[in-house]
Amino acid sequence: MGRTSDAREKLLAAALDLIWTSSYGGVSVDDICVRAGVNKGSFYHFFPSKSDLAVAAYEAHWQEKRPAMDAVFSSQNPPLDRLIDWCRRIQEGQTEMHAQYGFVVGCPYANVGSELATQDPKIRAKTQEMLDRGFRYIEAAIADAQRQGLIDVADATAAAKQVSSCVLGLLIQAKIENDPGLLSELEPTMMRLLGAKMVPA
Amino acid sequence: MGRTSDAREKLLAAALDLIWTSSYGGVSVDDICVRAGVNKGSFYHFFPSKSDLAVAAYEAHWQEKRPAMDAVFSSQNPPLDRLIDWCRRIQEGQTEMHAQYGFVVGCPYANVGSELATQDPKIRAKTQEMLDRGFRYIEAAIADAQRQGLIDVADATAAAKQVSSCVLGLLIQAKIENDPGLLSELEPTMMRLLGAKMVPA
DNA sequence: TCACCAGTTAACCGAACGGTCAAATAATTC
DNA sequence: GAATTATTTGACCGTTCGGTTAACTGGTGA
Repeated sequence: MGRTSDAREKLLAAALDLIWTSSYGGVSVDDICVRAGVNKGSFYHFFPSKSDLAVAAYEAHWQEKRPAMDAVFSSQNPPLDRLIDWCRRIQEGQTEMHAQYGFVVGCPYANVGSELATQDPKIRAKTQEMLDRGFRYIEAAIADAQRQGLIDVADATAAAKQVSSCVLGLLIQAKIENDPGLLSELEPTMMRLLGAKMVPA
Repeated sequence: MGRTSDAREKLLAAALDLIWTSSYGGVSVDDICVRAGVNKGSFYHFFPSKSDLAVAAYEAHWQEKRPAMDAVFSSQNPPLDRLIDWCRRIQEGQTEMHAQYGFVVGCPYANVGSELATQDPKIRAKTQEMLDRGFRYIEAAIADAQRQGLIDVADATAAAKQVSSCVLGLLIQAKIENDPGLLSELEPTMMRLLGAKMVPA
């Protein structure tokens, strides 16, 4: 039935890349098309609107990152190791992008979510959903750590909420100061919030 | 020397209001002019560009809020009371704006900072400066609390950095979920980070 | 082989964008 | 009251915005 194309995938990748390193409002449909090497007509063949593309791009990004997240947060791994490993990966990823683009780019979901939360209900809801997916990993890890007596928290869900907010906050701070070094505070902040029992180095 | 005018102040107020409840990219110079009841020619009589207006608007907002911050963080007040009072005010302010606009609007500085950090160096630097001003209040309060043995932290500056990041993170989270109720976690998160000694209710 | 149809192309749309300008106006100073 | 000058006015500029359209192309399935 008709011809096939990878234009859709190229548009998703271009959109993620450009919006992540700039902002939703700072990137035009034309910019995305040029980067993807696709005509605007094709853009609107695959996506009804710019915001629909953004939503699809974030969904695609998640699907790509999901296996790595599943591995990091595998229940085979000790719960605190999962969290520490995750912190390390965030720091490495941001440091790498900082080297590549000259900027700390922060969390792609939170970036657009914060920008458009009061303007585009669909994007706001999608952002919330994306962040919630990450939250569930954290929550499970913290609940496991709690069960194993590794940390000192009363309510695992509440603690997970605090932890995820702090990670978001540190990413924003690092972006605004454009300093990936701030992200070395990720792990200590998290451990402090969890009242983690100290492990001798 | 020529006539006087309050157009500048009206533009500053309109810009703050519109950008805070929407976003920098989501508000046009025309929008701001209409809200302020000022012609576009007058806009460019007072400000060389849209981004210069934004910077001036945030500076004006700070100057307006500064007396209240000085009062809250007065060294006459017990250090932890300062922080707790501040949390309460943030929560109240966001709840009020949520009732008025239908949205959790978050921190005005962090909002634009996060949106434009990778695009506009002047705004990025200004945002960093604004957040640093708030940081100094927190840092002083935490240092005082530490001296008085009210909390359990090794490095007051590092702890202040963690606290300010977490506040930022909770505000973003509340904005994305559009739920001011999340901000009730402000105080407990902060106290936990500081290892505050429990005070019997 | 050929009909079908997903995908491509590039010109085009009206609206909105940030910003400019020269002339008109009114408040202040002397 | 005249000279000065900060402010106001609203038309105007070229560009870019998100999105549309209709004709065209070529791979696929029958």
